[in-house]
Amino acid sequence: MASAVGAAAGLASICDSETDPRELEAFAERFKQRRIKLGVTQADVGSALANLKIPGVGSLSQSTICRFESLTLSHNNMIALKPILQAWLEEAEGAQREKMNKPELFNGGEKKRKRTSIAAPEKRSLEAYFAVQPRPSSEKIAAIAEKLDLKKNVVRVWFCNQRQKQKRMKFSANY
DNA sequence: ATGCATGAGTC
DNA sequence: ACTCATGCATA
Repeated sequence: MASAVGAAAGLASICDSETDPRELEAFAERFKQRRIKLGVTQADVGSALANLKIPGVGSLSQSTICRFESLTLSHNNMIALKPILQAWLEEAEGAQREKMNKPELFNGGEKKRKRTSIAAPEKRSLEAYFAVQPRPSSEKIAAIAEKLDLKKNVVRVWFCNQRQKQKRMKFSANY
């Protein structure tokens, strides 16, 4: 059997639509549309996932659902979450007349995490450093931290998050 | 919607 | 120490 056609003919089996960015984008858009039509919030979807009883699948946060819808997750992450959210969507649409209440239990006085806020000037400096060297050494990070008067760990995490952003399907740029 | 952070897994 | 998936807190 002469394999003259070679790889050119075998695209069907290798390029499955499940990993196609355009398919993911289309799904994310449909998902959001239908979710809204169901009158369900992103947070609701996240907690409702636990009710699906899919092995190894628990709840997710509003943040993650939001990021899925806006494609601000990595390609792999999108692919992993798609079947789960698709399952939820079908389940929810099937039981559209059903009403599920999820009363939350409250705890008094839990320790709140504080969110560091990096000021604009420092942020601009960090971006400048990042443009030159996205992966500074530990020492370089320490130097940058000292110059900008920030905690070394804050700077380290900032670089990690910055690299992670570059790997998202879509970057957050306003046009 | 997004910024800074955590924790598990990896190299 | 990094990547990756994920989330609390907040704009």
